[in-house]
Amino acid sequence: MNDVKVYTEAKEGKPLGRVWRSALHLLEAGKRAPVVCGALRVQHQKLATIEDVAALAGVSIATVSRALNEPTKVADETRRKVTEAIARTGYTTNAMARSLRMRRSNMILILAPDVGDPNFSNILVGLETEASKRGYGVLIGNTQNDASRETDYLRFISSNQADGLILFTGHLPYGFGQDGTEGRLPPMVAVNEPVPNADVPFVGVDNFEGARIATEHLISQGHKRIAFVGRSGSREVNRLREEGYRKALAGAGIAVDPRMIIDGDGTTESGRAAAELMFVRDVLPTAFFCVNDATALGVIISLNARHYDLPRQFSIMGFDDISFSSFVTPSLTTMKQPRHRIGEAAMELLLQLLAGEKPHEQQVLLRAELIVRNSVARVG
Amino acid sequence: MNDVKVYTEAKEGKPLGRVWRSALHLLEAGKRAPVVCGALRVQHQKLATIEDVAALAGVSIATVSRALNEPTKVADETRRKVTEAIARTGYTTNAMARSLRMRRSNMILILAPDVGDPNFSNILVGLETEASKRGYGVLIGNTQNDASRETDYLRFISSNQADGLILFTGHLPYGFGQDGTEGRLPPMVAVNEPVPNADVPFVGVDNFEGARIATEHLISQGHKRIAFVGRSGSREVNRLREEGYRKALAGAGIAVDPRMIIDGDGTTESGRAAAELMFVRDVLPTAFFCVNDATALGVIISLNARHYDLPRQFSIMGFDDISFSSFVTPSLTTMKQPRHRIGEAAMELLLQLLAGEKPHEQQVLLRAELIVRNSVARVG
DNA sequence: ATCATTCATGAAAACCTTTACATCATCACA
DNA sequence: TGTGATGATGTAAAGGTTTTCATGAATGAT
Repeated sequence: MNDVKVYTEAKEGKPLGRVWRSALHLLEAGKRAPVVCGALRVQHQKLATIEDVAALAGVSIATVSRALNEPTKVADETRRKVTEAIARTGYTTNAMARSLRMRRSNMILILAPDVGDPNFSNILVGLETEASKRGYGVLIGNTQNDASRETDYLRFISSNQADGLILFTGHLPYGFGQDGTEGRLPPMVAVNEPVPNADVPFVGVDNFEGARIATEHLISQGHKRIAFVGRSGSREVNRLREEGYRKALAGAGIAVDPRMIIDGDGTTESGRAAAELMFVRDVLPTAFFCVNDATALGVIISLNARHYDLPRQFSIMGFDDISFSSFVTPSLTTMKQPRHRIGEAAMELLLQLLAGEKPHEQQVLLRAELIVRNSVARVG
Repeated sequence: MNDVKVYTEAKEGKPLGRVWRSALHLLEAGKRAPVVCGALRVQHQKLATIEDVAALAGVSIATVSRALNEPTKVADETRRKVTEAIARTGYTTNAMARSLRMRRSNMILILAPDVGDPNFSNILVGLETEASKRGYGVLIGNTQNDASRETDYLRFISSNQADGLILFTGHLPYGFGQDGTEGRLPPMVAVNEPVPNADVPFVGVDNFEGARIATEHLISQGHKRIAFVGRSGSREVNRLREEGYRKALAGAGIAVDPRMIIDGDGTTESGRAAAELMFVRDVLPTAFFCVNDATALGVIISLNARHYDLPRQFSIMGFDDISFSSFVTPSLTTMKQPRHRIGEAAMELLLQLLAGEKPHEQQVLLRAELIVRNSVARVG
């Protein structure tokens, strides 16, 4: 139970602080040392600046800057002196000053409705990896679909703290663009959920194609009565997956039975409710194609609770391949989203935009991969 | 398939750009307008600056700054004019300039070995919420336990891009402090994994107490032969939970059987392996207390595969309460980590440090809560 | 009426870079 | 030798804030 140590104390006796250096400079030049000099205001440990390095290396600050940013433009010998001075002072360039001057922060703001969502967090890894590789940092903003929080986060953009934006929200941040001609959009890329009615590049999985493949897999196992769980009027992702499902049925010459299409918002609870509803109505499929794994899990829970033998009596197919899909009993056959690559691709696209390049695609659709586990059985 | 729109084009005809304003100023003062004036260099849409606001309101920039930051210090009428000018220009203060001047960025860097870890991402929500509430932004860094990446991220600190640090790594970033007296530690707080041999405030769950409660719950259900799955020499968390387990046994007068303590690194795979090992050795417990839910899941998978009837034949207890714990069959009885509160508390502590306050506790231990589900049954 | 205070404001410095432009030396070529 | 070109470096101007100090007006006390 010892006390907390406060680390922000002043640090004294630093050999090459700015005050010291510049006083020296003035004295050498024969001027009177400024009052500032004796100051006790050395809080927060003064860090070495480019001036300190320049003085130590005996060159101008411009040369130091060049040695750092365009090494070819300075003579070998000079460069050597500069690098040595940098090492001795422990200099790091002040990112704030740099950003101020260059009008770019090398930061990307990521806006997501729920940072805790496992589907999101894995994409985040890809985003972060790619950004960091290119010298960018990522700032994260958790909006919880709250309009005021969305607007609030825009301060990062408008105050130059972030150069670009990655959107998981499926719509422009509230208070942006949509409400008039004024607000110019910053470089941004939408991930997972495309942004309707706005010209925002999109990176995500090919939901239509993935759902088609999934459904075809069920068909290939002999299923003809296949339910789709998770229809939603509002969510684009759900709509696309339903389309893929319909396409596959049509391709196999199976008529769509409207009673086999159940509403759902993609939560586990909605999956459970959907299954229960089917039992109540007593129109039963042989297989459930669920809009996502969370939904599929709900269906499995419901069927397990009714003591069905899975997958013998019912097959279940998911979409996403989230972490626990392999641990459920029966382990879930599903479509795997290449989350890491989605993150990388999105960041890559955004950085291209930032660099002023004009990327070829307005959309990057990545293929979902069929993962066969134990929740789908052959029938008939 | 239309082309990507590039948003960074110059914006022309902006009424109150800086160039315009300052040229006017110079002309009024009777000086010659500088060459800069006619420039076409209006890239990236010039944003309104504090000078624009000042000019429009007819006051000095100092007053505008004060009106914004210390409103009580400016006269009501002046404040009104300033706020109106701000509204008309759409001014936002440039965070870079502000940070440069104030030597603080209002950013917190979060260093985590795996951003995708669900246990982490939920804490992140708490961290982010609290930070955002206090006007801070969070930057995330995914280290993957890679020393070079850890070092790399320190540039955010040393270049003033972040004011403080939240550590999930369980050790100081490589290249920091440990290798000598030089590197002064920035304000930081460790979460989840305490930092050994360093005076870093810690926020996390009370693992010892939680494990004790968990084990006592098993004992209260009549279990006497209780295995501990997940002993680890290197991980502090595992060690503490094992201690809690031992304490509970001791409290109940049950001798610790060393064959009941199985190594494990906390992964699902390690849980499965541990259970298999016990069957091979044929020293079987009536209950498994697992170091975390992932491990417990492995145990459950193993037992399910052997077609045991759970929890009738074996009870399983986890720790953490991660998302799928309620979905496994049998659903997992476990200790719930107050993840959101951990995040909030950690951020709160860090911001206290940053404000120069001296918090009372060096450690904040939050209580884990027993969540009773279906994986533990009464025995005997 | 005079003086001391308080209050509101402005001028200018400081924060630390990057970079356009100027300078100066060197070298090649006519 | 003169002329250009080339290359390395320095000077100084932004970039947009916050904040110290100075100024001047208004207020209150004597």
